Amino acid sequence: MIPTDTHDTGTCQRISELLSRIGDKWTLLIVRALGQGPKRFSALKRELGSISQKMLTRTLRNLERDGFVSRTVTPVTPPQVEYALTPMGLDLFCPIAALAEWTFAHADAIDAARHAYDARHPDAGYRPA
Amino acid sequence: MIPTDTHDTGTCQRISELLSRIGDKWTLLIVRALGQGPKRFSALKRELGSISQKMLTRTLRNLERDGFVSRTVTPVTPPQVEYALTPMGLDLFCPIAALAEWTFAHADAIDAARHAYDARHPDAGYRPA
DNA sequence: CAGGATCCGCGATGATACTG
DNA sequence: CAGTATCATCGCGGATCCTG
Repeated sequence: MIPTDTHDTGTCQRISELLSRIGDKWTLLIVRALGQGPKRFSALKRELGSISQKMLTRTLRNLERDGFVSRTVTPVTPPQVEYALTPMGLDLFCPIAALAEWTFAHADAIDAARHAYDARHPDAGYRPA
Repeated sequence: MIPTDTHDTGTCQRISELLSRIGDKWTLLIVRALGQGPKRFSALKRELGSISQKMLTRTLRNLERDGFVSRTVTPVTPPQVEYALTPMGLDLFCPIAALAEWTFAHADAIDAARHAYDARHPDAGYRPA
């Protein structure tokens, strides 16, 4: 049973909001890259490979706005911008790491559940109606 | 510093996938409702209020496929379908609860970071370019 | 180098109508 | 009651071109 009193609707939506941000296509990969230390824009882009410049910029902006990543501009030519995790950004990844471990530990069970479900519902290969 | 070796790109994407599911608009609210005990389709719909039938159905299907929720049909007229958390579904919400607590504890800091950012960037009220 | 501006496809979500 | 089917909308993410 899950304690409802500590999870009112408003709090729940707030958590959903954070999870949506963290769960988007690039955030985790970017944070993981920055977890190794501060990096410049093009270094991140190179490391992530397939990310578009737009999404890298947008994702970094969102992380910066929420206070998870810092952005340091050195005014020279050519420009130089370094991104780094803030203490809060680093701190967030304790609970995230716990979730990651859970995911890793249960990946097989989830796969099994999916295959079982798909076997029970042969009608038209899985499409999230 | 975040340990990179336990977070290769593939694992990271897998975690992102789970976070996306959990972080979508309705999943957490539905799971929270089911955390109080098994419930029928319309009971869930009534409790969530603003959700559409389509999204309730789809979200429940996804949760069922991943093995987090069970679906029990009693063949009578009118039909009767009960949804409940599986043991794995309940188990998942240990790490989720940890994340929830973190979010709750840092909500103010995040708000402050956002306001500070928006103040630093007055140009055209915030839009995630 | 580090973006900003623009156009586009697609999937998520929602609203409405219908059914066993 | 518990869905399915259809149509419309909206934002994500990608691709491309341009600039200080």
